[in-house]
Amino acid sequence: MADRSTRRRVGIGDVAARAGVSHATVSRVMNGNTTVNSAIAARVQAAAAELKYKPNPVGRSLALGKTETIGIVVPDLSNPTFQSILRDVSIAAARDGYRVLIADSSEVSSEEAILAGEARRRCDGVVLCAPRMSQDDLEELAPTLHPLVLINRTTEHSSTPSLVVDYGHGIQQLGAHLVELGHRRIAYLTGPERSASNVQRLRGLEKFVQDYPEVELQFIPGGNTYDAGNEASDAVASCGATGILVFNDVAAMGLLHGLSERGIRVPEDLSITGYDDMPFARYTMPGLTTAAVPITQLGSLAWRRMREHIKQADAESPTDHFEPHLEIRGSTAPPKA
Amino acid sequence: MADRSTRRRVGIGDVAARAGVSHATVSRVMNGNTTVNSAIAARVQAAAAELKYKPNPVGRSLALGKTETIGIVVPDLSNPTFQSILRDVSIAAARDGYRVLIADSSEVSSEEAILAGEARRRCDGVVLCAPRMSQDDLEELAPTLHPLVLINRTTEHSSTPSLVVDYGHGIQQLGAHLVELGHRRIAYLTGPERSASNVQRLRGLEKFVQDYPEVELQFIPGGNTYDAGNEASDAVASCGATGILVFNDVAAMGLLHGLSERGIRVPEDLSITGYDDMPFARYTMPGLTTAAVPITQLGSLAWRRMREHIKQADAESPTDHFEPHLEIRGSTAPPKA
DNA sequence: CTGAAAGCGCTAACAG
DNA sequence: CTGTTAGCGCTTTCAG
Repeated sequence: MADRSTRRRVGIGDVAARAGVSHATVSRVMNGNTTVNSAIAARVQAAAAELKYKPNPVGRSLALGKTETIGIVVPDLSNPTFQSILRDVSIAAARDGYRVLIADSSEVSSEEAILAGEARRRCDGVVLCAPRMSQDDLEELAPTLHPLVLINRTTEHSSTPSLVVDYGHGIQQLGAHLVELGHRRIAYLTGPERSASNVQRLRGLEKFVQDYPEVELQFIPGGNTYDAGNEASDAVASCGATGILVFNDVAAMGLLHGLSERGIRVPEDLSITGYDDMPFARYTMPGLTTAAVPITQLGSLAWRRMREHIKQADAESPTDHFEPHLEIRGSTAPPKA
Repeated sequence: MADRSTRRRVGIGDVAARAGVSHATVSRVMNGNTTVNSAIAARVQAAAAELKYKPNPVGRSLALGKTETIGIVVPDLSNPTFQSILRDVSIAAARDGYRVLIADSSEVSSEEAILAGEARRRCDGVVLCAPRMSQDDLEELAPTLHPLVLINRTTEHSSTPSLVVDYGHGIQQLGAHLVELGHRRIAYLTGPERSASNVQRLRGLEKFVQDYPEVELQFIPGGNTYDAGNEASDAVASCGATGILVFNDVAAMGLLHGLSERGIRVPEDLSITGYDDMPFARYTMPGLTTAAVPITQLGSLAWRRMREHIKQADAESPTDHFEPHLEIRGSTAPPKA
């Protein structure tokens, strides 16, 4: 039983009493049911206003079987990519009167299923953002979450819409751009191993070397943080490549700093590319050539798919593809003669 | 009535039936009530496991009068400061089994009260982060939100703990640092007008000019974004000052880029300081001298205060102060002779 | 130690 | 058009 405050919050019964009607009528008025006599409705509105009555959403949720809340689980809230997705989803959902509950798995893949399940029980649906779990685990989990929207992963489960950024294509474009500038010795500074988007970049690079057999491609272990990029500076400086494809803009910025400290000029001595076109990418020095991910559309589309499935359980479940496009700035140029 | 799925989720009744006991007993077992006969308890556990039963949190919340969720309302989720607070609060809360619901007011101060109220109704408490609303509005709102924790604002209301960063002190330190280097003509590139933390910096600067009457201080309109900093480049370049205090690291980075494009060297021609010591601040070129805000402690302390008030309505409500400390990097140096 | 029953705050059939 | 009543899924008194 609930009784934790000295005097209870004002409930539907208080309004009913004050307006001299039943709860049911108050409920009808609060929900804009027009079949209520307007005089009575006015009386109820007045009573509600005087008491500053607001319906208790928990009671409402229990009765309606919906919470008007969605959950979003991300691998790491400190990652700008996920921050930006979170923000866009949240804004899109808010426009339709929905809220978002967040869950951060801290990159622990075994937590993802638990967090997603919990979120699902409290919410009308969940968006799983770039989950790190294995494909098998994902296939098993997806059906239990139903209104589920997947970002940067796909599943066999027929009623799960996916939104995927074609990271492979973006990195191919960046590579091609370097080749056109005249680079032949190229290195890829890798991202986190568990990241599906890193794997996609690697696949894209396989195609890239097929398309340009004259290119000599090597791989340098990196990461997705400023520090990781910075720490790779020595390895990059000594690898012999003239063009470096970096996993993302964050790592690229760290690398840029480290190279500058070592007296290596970009783009004169070395060309650098980032990935994502984060807000700061145009303000590094020099500005970063990068692949822009249309991330704003992504958040709002994720919400749209979610809303469709909330409204209608068997709504369509397409896989939406997002194509990054090249954003050429000052960090790339022809190699030294 | 709720009936939107073809077959309902498994509820407490299903487990009870399967184990041949009453709902009450299942409830007791699920809540670890030890007064249950262990044989029966085992039977219930088994039944629950077979059916993959998980208690419905909405029903639970209604009965218990608590949701184990807190709300956090921020002015703008794209602001790195708030992202970082959100993340830290969320991680701290998660450790105690609480979740967080987010609300972004999009810098619209009139939305704050509404969002906070809604969040409060669905949650056990709310964290109001740097609200833009007037002091009067805040005083009126605070008592209605009770378990309320305020970040970067304070209120008269006796049972509202506050966490405030002493932005004024930090900017004084930055100013003093410039003076020690020999700067006398200094400019402050301002932040958003409605931002309390900008106001605090302005107050700190008042004291700063009192302490150093030899300093000539001017103000240049800025903002809190990369673009705002960048757009202020011309104004900064022509203002005659030799040291620029920028509202935060983000704007400082934008400015750095703009100055570089105009051939102005930092720190040789102009010294620049940021504020916040965001993760990228050490990787701008040159690295930013800035005031580091101990923001991680802030998030976990905010949660601790919140938890205290959830557990005990009349818990203490101190105002916790956070002192920024100087972080000196390459963007400041003595002025040109 | 267990079950029956009431109640959390609300919505929605169903009568009237 | 309005009130009565049942019920959403769970917890907790209160008897037994």
